[in-house]
Amino acid sequence: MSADRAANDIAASFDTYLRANGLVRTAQRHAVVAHILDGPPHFDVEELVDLVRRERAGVSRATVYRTVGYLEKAGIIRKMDFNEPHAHYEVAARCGHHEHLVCERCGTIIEFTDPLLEERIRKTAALQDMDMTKHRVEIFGICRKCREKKRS
Amino acid sequence: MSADRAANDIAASFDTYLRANGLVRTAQRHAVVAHILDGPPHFDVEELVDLVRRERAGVSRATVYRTVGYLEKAGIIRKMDFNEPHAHYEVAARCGHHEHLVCERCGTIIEFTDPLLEERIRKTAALQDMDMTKHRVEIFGICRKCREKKRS
DNA sequence: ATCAGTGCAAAAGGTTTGCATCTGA
DNA sequence: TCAGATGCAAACCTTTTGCACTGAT
Repeated sequence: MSADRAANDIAASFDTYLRANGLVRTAQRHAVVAHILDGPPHFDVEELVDLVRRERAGVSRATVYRTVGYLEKAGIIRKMDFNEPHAHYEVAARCGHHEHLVCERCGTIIEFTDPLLEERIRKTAALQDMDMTKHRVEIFGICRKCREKKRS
Repeated sequence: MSADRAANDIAASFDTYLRANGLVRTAQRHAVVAHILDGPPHFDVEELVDLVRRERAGVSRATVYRTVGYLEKAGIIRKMDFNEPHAHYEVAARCGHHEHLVCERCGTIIEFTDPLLEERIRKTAALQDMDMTKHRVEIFGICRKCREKKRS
């Protein structure tokens, strides 16, 4: 299926990144990438460590952190900030570019895209004479479910 | 002048917040607020500690952190994320709501507002049936100065 | 064989907390 | 007076790093 195809492409592009930077393709790095690609759309490092260790005990936190760092530099994942002490990541290639709504009560994350909003952002960067490398839109609030819960 | 006026208003609103929450207006808290209001538009806690201590030695980091926490809850300052390990803050009431452009090379922060962008964000929240409490737009890139520097 | 990668544990950096003491209302 | 605030230092949590050992090419 196409999901596997995309995952393969991503894994391959990481291999390319590694080779291009004189880095080595190790079993640990492969395991980390595999678990990211077939895990949930958003993750943090601790979850990833658990996930990887479930199948291959003894992978060190340090290696996971280091691999995540490379994946970020390679542009394969991107770091997000949800106002928590630890970083969250998502697979950049998955579903293309999008922004986030975060429920402050239950932590649910809703993704959305909005071409008009994107255009405004591009325009703003251009106006300020800035070469945009990336951007981020986060909307915080209370989702409907939580509003209803409160009522009861 | 009007800046002093605004600062007084903010200080007063913090006093109100304190009273409303059964908290006490201490000299330390006053010093922290005063320095925020007459310091730079963006700051981090470490800078604030230095600033406060310059005039009143021995104010503890803990107290500054605690006070900053209250100021955030009171809605007087807001936390920002510039992809650095420590938090940055800005005075919410100053200049009204705005978003940020951050140069990844020199760290310069440019503020901007865009009503169309704000409207898009409001619409999105409404569409997803979310009661928006706050939002954030950050654009990262390379500013013109840094682009020119690179050339030389 | 070589040089990068790994695991471990320690260090680091930002932030929070427990507790004895002090203080504003 | 006395709940709440402070200062100090220790604790915490996430992330990074030094180093001896392991492993890929």
